[in-house]
Amino acid sequence: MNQHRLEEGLALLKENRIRLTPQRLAILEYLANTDSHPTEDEIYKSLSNKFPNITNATIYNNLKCLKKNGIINELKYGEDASRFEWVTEPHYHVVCKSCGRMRDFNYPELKEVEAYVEKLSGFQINHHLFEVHGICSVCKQSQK
Amino acid sequence: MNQHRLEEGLALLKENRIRLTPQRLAILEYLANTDSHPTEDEIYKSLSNKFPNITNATIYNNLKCLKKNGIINELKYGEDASRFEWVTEPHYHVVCKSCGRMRDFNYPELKEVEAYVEKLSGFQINHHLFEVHGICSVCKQSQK
DNA sequence: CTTTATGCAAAACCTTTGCATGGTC
DNA sequence: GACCATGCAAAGGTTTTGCATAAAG
Repeated sequence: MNQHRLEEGLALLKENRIRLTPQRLAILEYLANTDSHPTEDEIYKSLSNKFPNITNATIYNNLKCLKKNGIINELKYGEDASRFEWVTEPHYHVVCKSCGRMRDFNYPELKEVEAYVEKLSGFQINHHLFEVHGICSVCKQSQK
Repeated sequence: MNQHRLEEGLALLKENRIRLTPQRLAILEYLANTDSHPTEDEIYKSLSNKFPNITNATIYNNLKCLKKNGIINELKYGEDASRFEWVTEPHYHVVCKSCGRMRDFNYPELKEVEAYVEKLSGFQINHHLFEVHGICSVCKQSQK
């Protein structure tokens, strides 16, 4: 139970006068306590027990809200649906192209490339993304 | 007119016994002669003059076919719709988060990160992606 | 009590698929 | 002539939106 994280998130919401509904809290708790980079649908399925009437729209609205308030990141870089993660220190992702699962990895931040590209292209750069694609050991196993 | 490219593509199709329809040729020509990383819809709109009855399905089918035969790459990493580019030497992309446009840039290939992550994660890595995000000069201008 | 969130339904958007017809080799 | 591609329509998956009701501060 990542209580510390959760409380930081709750504080951020309070600061920005975002109301705390039971559904929103449940989504926050779910995201604070996982490193699985869930999709909206995974969150939806997981909360359906506790909130039988919850809808995808509510989950989406909340994810958008949490993202806007700097609590979570949306990862659109994978294959189909967006995945979401708690905001932490900068890091990169390994993605399994078979099952879509993601895992974090750390590597010296490639900030120098941002500067290089900014000069080169005239773009105003504020972000970069490094992603490594392959097949995870589970999927590799089951392919045999 | 990038005749050289186009002929390579045509040769690849012939080699693999893929039929050359007028629509397919037009899509090939479009992609051989642009560096704009178009979406399916941009291609569709562009060909609608010449082929009034062409449908998105045809474009999609062809893009899938060209991708399968190693002639084009699909770039799914951006925001909404996939973008497509002619296959060339490895390179990276700068993406404008306002208009979605992409431009290529070159940088020493980060193959060593693949090896590092392979050891670290147990994934079998075969690809990586480096993308720099910002605002292009056109969008920066129009924001004022 | 004011304002925002929820749940529901509908729709938007991108992409895929089934099928009859037409075109390529 | 055999087989594949096209065009059309329909549907699938993800995400957004409008609106009445319910809940939060």
